[in-house]
Amino acid sequence: MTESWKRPLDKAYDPAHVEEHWYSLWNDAGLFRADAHSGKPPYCIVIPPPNVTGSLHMGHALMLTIQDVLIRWRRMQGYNTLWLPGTDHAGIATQMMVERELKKKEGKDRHSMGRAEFLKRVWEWKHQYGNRIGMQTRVMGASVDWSRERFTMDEGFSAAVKEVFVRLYEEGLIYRAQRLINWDPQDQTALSDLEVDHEENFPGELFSFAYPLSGGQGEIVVSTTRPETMLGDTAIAVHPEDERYRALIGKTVKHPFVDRHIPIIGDAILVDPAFGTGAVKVTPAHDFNDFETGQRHNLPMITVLDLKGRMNNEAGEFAGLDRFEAREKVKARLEELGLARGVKPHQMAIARSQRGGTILEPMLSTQWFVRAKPLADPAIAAVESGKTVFVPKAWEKTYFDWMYNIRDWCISRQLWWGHQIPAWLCADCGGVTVSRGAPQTCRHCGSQSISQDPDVLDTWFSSALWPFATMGWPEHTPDLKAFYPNAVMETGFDIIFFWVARMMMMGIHFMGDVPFRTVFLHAMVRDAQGHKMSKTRGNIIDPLDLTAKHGADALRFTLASMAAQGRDIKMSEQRVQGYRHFANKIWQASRFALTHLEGFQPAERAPAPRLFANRWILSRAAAVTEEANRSLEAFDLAGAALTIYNFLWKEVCDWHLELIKPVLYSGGEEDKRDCRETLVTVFDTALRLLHPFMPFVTEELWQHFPARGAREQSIMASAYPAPDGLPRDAEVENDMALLQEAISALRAIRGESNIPPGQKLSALLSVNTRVDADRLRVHEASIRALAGLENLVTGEKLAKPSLSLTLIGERVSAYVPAEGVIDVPKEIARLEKELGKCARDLEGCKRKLSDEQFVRHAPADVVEKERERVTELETRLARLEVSIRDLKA
RNA sequence: GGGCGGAUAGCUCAAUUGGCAGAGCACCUGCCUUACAAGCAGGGGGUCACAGGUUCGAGCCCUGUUCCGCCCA
Repeated sequence: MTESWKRPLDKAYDPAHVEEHWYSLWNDAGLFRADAHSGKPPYCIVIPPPNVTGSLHMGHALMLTIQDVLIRWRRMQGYNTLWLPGTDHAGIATQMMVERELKKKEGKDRHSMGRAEFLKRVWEWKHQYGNRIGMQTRVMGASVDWSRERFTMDEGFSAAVKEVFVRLYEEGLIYRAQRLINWDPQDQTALSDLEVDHEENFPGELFSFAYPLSGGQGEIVVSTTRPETMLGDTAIAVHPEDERYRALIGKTVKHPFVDRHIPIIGDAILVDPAFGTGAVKVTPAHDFNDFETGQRHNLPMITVLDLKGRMNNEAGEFAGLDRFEAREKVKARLEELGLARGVKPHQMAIARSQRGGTILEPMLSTQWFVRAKPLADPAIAAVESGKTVFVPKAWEKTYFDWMYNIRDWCISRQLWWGHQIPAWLCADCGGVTVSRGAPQTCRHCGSQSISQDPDVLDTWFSSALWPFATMGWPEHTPDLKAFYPNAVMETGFDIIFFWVARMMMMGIHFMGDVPFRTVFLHAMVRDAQGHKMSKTRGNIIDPLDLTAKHGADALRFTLASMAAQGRDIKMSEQRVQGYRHFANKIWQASRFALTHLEGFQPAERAPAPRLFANRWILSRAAAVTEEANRSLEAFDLAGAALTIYNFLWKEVCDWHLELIKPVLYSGGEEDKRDCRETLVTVFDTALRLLHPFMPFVTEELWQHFPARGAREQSIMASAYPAPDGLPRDAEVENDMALLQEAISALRAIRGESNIPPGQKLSALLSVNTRVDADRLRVHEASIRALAGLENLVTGEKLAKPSLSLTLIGERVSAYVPAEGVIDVPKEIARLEKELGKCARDLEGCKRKLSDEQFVRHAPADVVEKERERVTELETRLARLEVSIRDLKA
């Protein structure tokens, strides 16, 4: 017998008090634990690992909410769920953060302390602060399996990374080569193409200058946005068809600063004859297009920058200058030499580091690359064949476009923090030895003068292994067997290339099967104005502030409700507050129900309800259960959330509880029992439906409702409501619609005329058919109670009492005799407005029906509906006319 | 330059298969009604971005245009 988790219920809903209570109880009870040996069907999501340096931002909160909703729902449905948490070592970010700290606190830099000592300090930092985001994950209520938490630099994970590297190398899919790569002169590391932001409209200038032809008269004028690179020019290119220059192809020009004659070449790919002067300087070592031109024409490549972005010795008199200083200096010297040929403002394209914003340099450098195409092909096929599907489907195109045009992936980084590349370079022969262990000799020449490549791997290289390396690969572990492929990969669409695509490639290559069945991509969270949240903009909404203020339940519900939107989620505190009110509403409704359930022992099996209101709400509960499950199956979290919200607030609170109040206060014992059984079923169902979205408040309340027989210790271990257990009743729902129309009509009359709710009224309700009249008669007591009436007459086609407030509805006409109180002109105006609308609608309907094309082509039920509508509108119109005439008389 | 989204009430967004344009928030009115004022009841508010086309019928399908956002080169 497990102890009860029930505790006294406060009168007021206090999210902080509710939420601090449950997380450790759940976790300690093992409710988050997956079981690798369970017979239940598996359902696994691995968390996209946040940076270990990070703290929870709105994107994480969204991700945790979506995944927790899916996981809790599936867990309650009886799946063996694994939600695996962890963090990512975030090479550059972490290294920079620790470096900054060391500098600030101890005045040291990493080079003075050495690699081993520095890494020790990074680990210390990780142990001290790396858990912050984990704690924040708990605040959100995320039901992750902490016993399986992983870190990309863990021993086991690192072994997997090394294994992958070695195997890919042995298979010829990893190679080391000199290529033009994106170089960050600030952080002094290579970056992959994906880590580069291209900026198009950077204000710059187009500077023109002349190269004098070698040994003769004449010159050729070129234009450039980057004059300093002219020191590395090894050709001038013109369009081969360009009449202006055709004769010059094959001749050379003399470089004004370095002792070099460079050829004029014809190249139709590089040169746009309409741009600038139609002649282009070619710098193969410092520009991607020029690099390819260099390949085509076998040009020498001259690097003129060092790794810090300063001019090197190749730059002659400019050596030692920073690249931007050199730009001005080169221009000035060209002026002096009389070679400058004008300058005009120009919007130039630049490349920046996504992380630091540094302007990057294309740089010739020896790096490690993954040969991507052989890995991409099966990853493309897997999505084409539907083995993995994207939700929303439209993202598949983005995935394909990138995959079809994939380029080799630069994976080496000149950092210390990360997985050091398992390759040893030979000082004697220059050969490379790749090995799982630490080799003693060079594989090529046997020399002992070998040392490990100091570079580390791109963090994304290790993240790409996340779906299987977290589960113990390359060992054949039970977890791997049970949970690979994962069910769902849920993440932001911004990392389709960085991460999703690479997991697909690695997963298929090393596991022989896709890493996940579904890729569910969510939108980006922005501020209420739609701006990206950023520190510089100062518009960051901290999810922890919101949870402190309104509760994690409210924040989760907000995020889930907005999760279905397109590409942006505009976050505003107001919305969160609204859902906090929703939590309070459930709280108050539960308190109400519980006061009427004190000491009540429900039957072990719910008996069929007898009373109308109870039959109705259970029919609605059935509908909502079906709808919520269907929405969740389709990953429509917002749809499910809205359905449950409306059920609880608009149906349970606004109608059901109000309808049964008279019974609970003064009904007979049998009827009371009927209501109590229903309350137990309705609240049990609704709370369980809501639990994945609002885990805390639902748990707190659920503990208080009496159970039918034995019950699980926690709502999160109970079964998610399934539609098959509950009956629908169309007739009851139809009756209810009539009842609601009648009551709403009377309330509208009261509201329009500002009659206080306390004032009892007499009313007359008229319906158009005998059947409706019979239906209404049954519910007279309810109508009196909910509309605040002392006298009520119902019937078929009743005559309008004179001088009464009137509302002519679709099925019900309501009259409140109000002699003396009635503002006749105002009432006439209101009715005439209604009449106008009614007449317009009627005209429209009639026009449609008189169009024989419509009658012939439209489906029969649509035509029939239109006919019914005409009848109904005609009745309403006639009644409105009578009412107006009566008032005017 | 290529591609992908989006544009519906003041704001944020819905609208199943093409068939009576909705919700929340905000606003206005009346109520402290014994679960809830974090609430209840009622109300006003629309050129579905623009122009064509298809169709009996278009917010939805097609073509074009404008604006906003994003991705890739």
